Amino acid sequence: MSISDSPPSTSCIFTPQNPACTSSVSTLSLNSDSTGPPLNAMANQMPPMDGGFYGQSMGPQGLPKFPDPRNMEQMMGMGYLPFSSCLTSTNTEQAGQQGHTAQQDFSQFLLPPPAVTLRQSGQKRGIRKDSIEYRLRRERNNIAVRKSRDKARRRIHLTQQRALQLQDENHRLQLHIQRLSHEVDTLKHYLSQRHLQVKEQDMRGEDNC
Amino acid sequence: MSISDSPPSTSCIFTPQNPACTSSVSTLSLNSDSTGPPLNAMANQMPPMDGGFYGQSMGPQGLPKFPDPRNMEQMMGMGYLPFSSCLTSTNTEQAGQQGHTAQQDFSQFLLPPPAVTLRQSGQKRGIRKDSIEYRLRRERNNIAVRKSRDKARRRIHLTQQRALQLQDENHRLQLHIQRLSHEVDTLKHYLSQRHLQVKEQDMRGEDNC
DNA sequence: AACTTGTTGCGCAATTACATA
DNA sequence: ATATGTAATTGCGCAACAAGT
Repeated sequence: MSISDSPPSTSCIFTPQNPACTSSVSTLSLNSDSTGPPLNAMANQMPPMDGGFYGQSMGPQGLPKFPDPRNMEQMMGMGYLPFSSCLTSTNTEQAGQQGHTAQQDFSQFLLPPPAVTLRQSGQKRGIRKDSIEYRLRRERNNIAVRKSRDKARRRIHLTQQRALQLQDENHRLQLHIQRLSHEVDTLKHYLSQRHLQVKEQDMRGEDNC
Repeated sequence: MSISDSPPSTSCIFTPQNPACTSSVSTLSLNSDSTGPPLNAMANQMPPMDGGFYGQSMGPQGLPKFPDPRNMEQMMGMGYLPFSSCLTSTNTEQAGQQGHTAQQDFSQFLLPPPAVTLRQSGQKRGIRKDSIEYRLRRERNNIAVRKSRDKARRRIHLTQQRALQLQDENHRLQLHIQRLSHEVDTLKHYLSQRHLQVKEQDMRGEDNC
């Protein structure tokens, strides 16, 4: 279902603080539009289990929930960027990896990097990456993530089991049906026999009397 | 149309080398106990869908394949470090994020960091993180990862669908069974009636003659 | 509104599965 | 049978969001 997301993203991984991020290879973004996803509609048909694009990644997330339809873009001929330039992260800490920034910021082209500004936007009430507060948050999130993934794994496993069970059950039911059908046939047969018997007897009775 | 884009992305690809990994905030692990929960054993019975530990992470990976037993270490009383310190990565580049060190490396405590040594182990034939070679590898792997995850998602989705289908089918089969059972009962009833009729006739016949 | 937890895509790195020299 | 390289998997942490309080 969904389609989703798309864009590339990329991040500047290691780039922590080296101011020179500029070096990055630039963006390469192919997608021009920035409007949100109209999202698709089809959720069902999925490519033959192994599409073939995977050109590049896409944006942060943004998908509904389960379905995860990504790829749309590619299907639609959207490009993808390998990885874009850095820039986005604040300079004080090293953004762990990339910084899926919100949407396609052209800031790098439009604005001079007013450190302060960046700081602010990336900050949101004093959340420096080097603060204990930050570490606590991260650690809590990491735990949440592990928990969530475990849950997902269990769910998947459960679903698989259920499918197997159902398959089994199905088989049993089919056998049962077979048996019952057979029984019905047999009974019908007997019945017709009985019918004949009765008829014969009737005849004989008439004869006899 | 579409879909698209969004995110920002960013990335600095080659970001090279700033030496200062040390800055990382150290650990802060909150959990004092490090022993893991005795934890259950087995694969099947899974905790009520929401266990309750998730204390900390564990080593890198290393699990078989599907079952994904993780937690093993915890089960085995392995502690877990919140996130190790930088250390593991070679110093020239800064390991993007954490460094899931293999298993519990105490190296930081035991060995002085012989840069060279680290370099070697982490290197494996000249794979400096700042090399183009490295970036190419990473990029290829990133694509593979995306592909793999897509596949997984599709598989999951498929399994779910299958489960639903089977459930449906099951229902149908059950109804069919109900109908057949009813038919069998009916036929049996008729048959017994017929049986009685025949008997009565026999009696009557004897009477008459 | 502010904060916490839950989800999810992403990239990294360690492994594993395959393929090929 | 073996060394080597690439693709595929998988756990992990990060950041952006969505949900829930």
